Amino acid sequence: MEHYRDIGFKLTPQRIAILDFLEGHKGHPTAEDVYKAVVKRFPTMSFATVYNTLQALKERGRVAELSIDPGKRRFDPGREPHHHLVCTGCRRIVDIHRSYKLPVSEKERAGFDITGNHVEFHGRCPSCKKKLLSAV
Amino acid sequence: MEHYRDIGFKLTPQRIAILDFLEGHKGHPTAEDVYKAVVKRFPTMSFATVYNTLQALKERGRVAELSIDPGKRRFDPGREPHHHLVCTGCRRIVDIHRSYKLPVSEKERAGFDITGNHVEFHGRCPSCKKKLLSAV
DNA sequence: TAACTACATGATAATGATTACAGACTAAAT
DNA sequence: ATTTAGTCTGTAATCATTATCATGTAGTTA
Ligand SMILES: [Mn+2]
Ligand SMILES: [Mn+2]
Ligand SMILES: [Zn+2]
Ligand SMILES: [Zn+2]
Repeated sequence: MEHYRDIGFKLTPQRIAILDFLEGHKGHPTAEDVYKAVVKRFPTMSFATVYNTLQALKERGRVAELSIDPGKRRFDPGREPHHHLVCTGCRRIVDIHRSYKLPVSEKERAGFDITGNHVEFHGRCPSCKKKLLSAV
Repeated sequence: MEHYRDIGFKLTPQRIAILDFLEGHKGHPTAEDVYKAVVKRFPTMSFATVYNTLQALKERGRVAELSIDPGKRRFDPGREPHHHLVCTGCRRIVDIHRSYKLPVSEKERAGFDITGNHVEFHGRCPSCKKKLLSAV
């Protein structure tokens, strides 16, 4: 549990609380999600600390920032790179753990060095499919 | 030029100005980019109208909304679906016109119907590569 | 063409998310 | 004990976006 040593920043109670929340988290929480969860056990927790900590963790590669939800940021505690499937109806997000080797032609590459990729699949989740049907 | 008839909304001078701006646009403008460009020739243009028009165009499939830039929305006037290569240094965005058929296992699909995908490639653009080198 | 009406405009206010700030605090290090 | 570097919190400020509403007008219809 206390393998947080090697993150490379000071371990404060607030940060540990945030890390503990992220540790087992399967979803893609917003800063507010993190705050709401952590403030319960840590009533003095400030929003600023949540943002600061998420930023620090991002810089250290412990969380990834997703820009899937327009207008607010989501964070991904998943440690290995993966892709996402987003429901166009309800915006539910599902992980796709798989890696793709995607060729890009020299010309399209435009001189860039490509270091990785992230795929956002779009689709309809089962419950949104149902809603569509019953809406007829 | 005036093939805007079939968009399915009222053609006002403001909307025509916005459409004209988007027409030839190769990049991925924000609402502010659009506003700044259009207000020059149309000094009474309001930000609200830009947002409304972009929203209406999005609903009609005339522009796509990109969630590449966290914290602000970008719009893509490109008519055909395509992918993007983003510089991790300066956030420059380059189009990748190519389509990928990406398999997703039944299990990972989680009951979704998948309708499309969008790949975000990450890399370093030529000028950011130079900066890295000279920073040593 | 004139009148009508649903829809669009634009100035501004309100909201929501994020960032900036500054003083208080904490845990080493001297 | 004093210093120091880094962190925490509450709050203010900022930035992008959305909502409001009185006024204007495009497209339709008579
Ligand atoms: Mn994920
Ligand atoms: Mn594009
Ligand atoms: Zn759904
Ligand atoms: Zn660059």
